[in-house]
Amino acid sequence: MREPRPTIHDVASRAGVSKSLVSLAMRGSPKVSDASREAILQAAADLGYRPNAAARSLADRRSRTVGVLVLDLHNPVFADILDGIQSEVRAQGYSTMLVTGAADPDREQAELDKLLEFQVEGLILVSHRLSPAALRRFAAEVPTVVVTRDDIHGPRIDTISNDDVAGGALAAEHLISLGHTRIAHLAGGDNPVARNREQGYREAMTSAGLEDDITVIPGGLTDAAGYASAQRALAGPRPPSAMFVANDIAALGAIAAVQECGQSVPGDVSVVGYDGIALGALRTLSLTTVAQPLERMGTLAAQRLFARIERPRQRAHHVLVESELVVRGSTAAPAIDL
Amino acid sequence: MREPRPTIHDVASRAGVSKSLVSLAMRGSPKVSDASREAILQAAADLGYRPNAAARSLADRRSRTVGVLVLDLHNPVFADILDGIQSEVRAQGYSTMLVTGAADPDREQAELDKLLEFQVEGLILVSHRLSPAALRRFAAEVPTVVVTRDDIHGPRIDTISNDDVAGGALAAEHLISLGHTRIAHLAGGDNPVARNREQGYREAMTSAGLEDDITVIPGGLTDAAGYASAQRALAGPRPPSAMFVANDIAALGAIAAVQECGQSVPGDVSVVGYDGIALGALRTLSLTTVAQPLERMGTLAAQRLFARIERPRQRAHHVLVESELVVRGSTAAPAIDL
DNA sequence: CCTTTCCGTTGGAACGTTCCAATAATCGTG
DNA sequence: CACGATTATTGGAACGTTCCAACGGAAAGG
Repeated sequence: MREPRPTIHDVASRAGVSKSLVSLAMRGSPKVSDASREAILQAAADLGYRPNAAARSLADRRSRTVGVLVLDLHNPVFADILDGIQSEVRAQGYSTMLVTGAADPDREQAELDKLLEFQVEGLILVSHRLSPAALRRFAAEVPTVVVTRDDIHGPRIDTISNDDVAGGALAAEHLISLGHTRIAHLAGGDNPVARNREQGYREAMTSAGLEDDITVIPGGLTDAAGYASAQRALAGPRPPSAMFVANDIAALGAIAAVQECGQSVPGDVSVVGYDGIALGALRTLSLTTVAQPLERMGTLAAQRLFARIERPRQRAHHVLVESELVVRGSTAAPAIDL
Repeated sequence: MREPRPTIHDVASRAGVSKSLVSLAMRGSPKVSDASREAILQAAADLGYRPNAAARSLADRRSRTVGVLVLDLHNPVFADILDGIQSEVRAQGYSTMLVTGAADPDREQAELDKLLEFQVEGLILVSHRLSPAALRRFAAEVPTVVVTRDDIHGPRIDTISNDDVAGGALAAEHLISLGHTRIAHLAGGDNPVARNREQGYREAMTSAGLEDDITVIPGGLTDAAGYASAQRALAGPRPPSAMFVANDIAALGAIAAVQECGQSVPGDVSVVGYDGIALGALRTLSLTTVAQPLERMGTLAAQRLFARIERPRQRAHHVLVESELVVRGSTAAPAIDL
């Protein structure tokens, strides 16, 4: 523990060969004779030798590591996306360095700076909060893929996202087709994803001739925020019979608020979320939602990143994945109005 | 991007000083004159210089990095614990390398091997699935702290955990004190944490003279597992009026199963979980639970790790934190039996 | 005015790898 | 049986840092 770790030299002298041959053998080169290989592997095992990744990445001038920033590990959405990223990264023989931003742009920058000091070969940003300028600075230094956002463009910034405008419209149209007219949107705060979902809602309402019924309650993307804005919506003069909430976690909060008011979901109020988190499928919650292919988005992000690591100067790709409405038990036709 | 990164030499020649002085200046040494410092910082900024962490950790023979393994990012428990770890690690000026094990011991080992190659100075294992031998091997190489488990002891393995036996008893006693007798335990599968919680349940039942009512349904720690075992429990000849479920996520699944049976929580069946995840506080779910101080456990783990990095040979500490019963809306007195 | 002290600064060695050009050993082949 | 061709092996340089012993020059002390 305190004793210095065995190095390649220790292995070499124990096996009676040169350090170069050990290096070759450890990486499975075919140029090593069977006898030498066996002696080296044995010596390495005896000593408990581990190659030093720092030395390797220095000599090699590549780290075989990609950096991943996620906004918030508390939202299960990100765990799903991460699954996709990790499996693809592992398949490529790379490692992942994972950091979290906690919605604070300054700390996000600091964490990304750290990643770059570790010489990551690429960056995957899952819902960052960076300024366009900051994002472009990072992208200029290292191949970068952004997941879930596609508002900031740059010459070499790939994006993987779903069409939040279309998805928002999907949610609203579902409620409209059930016969609802007093449909409120509990918005997701000051970020492009939430703004797009709101826009989709507005467009669908307008197309259906319901522009006068458009009601947007400000809110956020956490359960507490959903709870609070639902309370506000229900307290208004003309409470909605349906709500489209900016994301699933906030929708769970909204459902809690509805039930606490003594009303039922979907009997009195229908609720639609957005994201498609696994929890929403639980019978208790049974949340109707616009589901994104989260894990696939992670996989695609990693694939694009490796493509760009391969050919850094290729033009930016913007992949749009398809989201789909998943109808469960939190939506129904409105009760008959008196 | 393709161009090689500027190094300390580039900064040195641009600022007209030696590389040694740049090294000093970048680390804020007081031995550097103001004039030199300013020139160096300016040159570094102009070039977009970033110190190379691999080179630094090689020269320094320390990485200022700790490795963290978590079992499963989908369970919000781990996000809470991680918050505690991260803030403490950051406060110490260290970085975190985070990997996930996915409940597969082989992959867990492989991920830990990777961490050691990166020369992490310590390891925090949040709910690992390693064999005692494997764990001891890692702990022999690098200071190691285990969170949530304290079953495997070793000369230098610190643990941070709650008393799962006491907590399990707490849950059962709560149900007993409400007047329940037909209390089933939905177990959490083949791991020491779940086994301890079950034991606590058994002890409490026995102390209350209810040993003949002890009913343990095998299960697991996911929502799907909780759902399935609740179904089995309810289908039995003598369905329980209350359930103590091995953890919160599984308890949510169990509640779903109860409601799907046409029964209500807590009207027909009371449910208690374990962990204290934030989601359980939502009014919809309003889950009575045995809450662990998750974030604090993370902080404590990091603190112990740094203490051991400081003095590696100190004897093992086993910190037990206090868990407390949080009574919410998922438990009530049983309906009057006919 | 010559020493001593101190301060800012410097070049070289070291860290543990990989790569490369060079060597030594083995091999057919003419 | 010498010869170029292969195969296995080697030592040294390089990667970008930090550390250390040593340096020159200025200030202070006698």
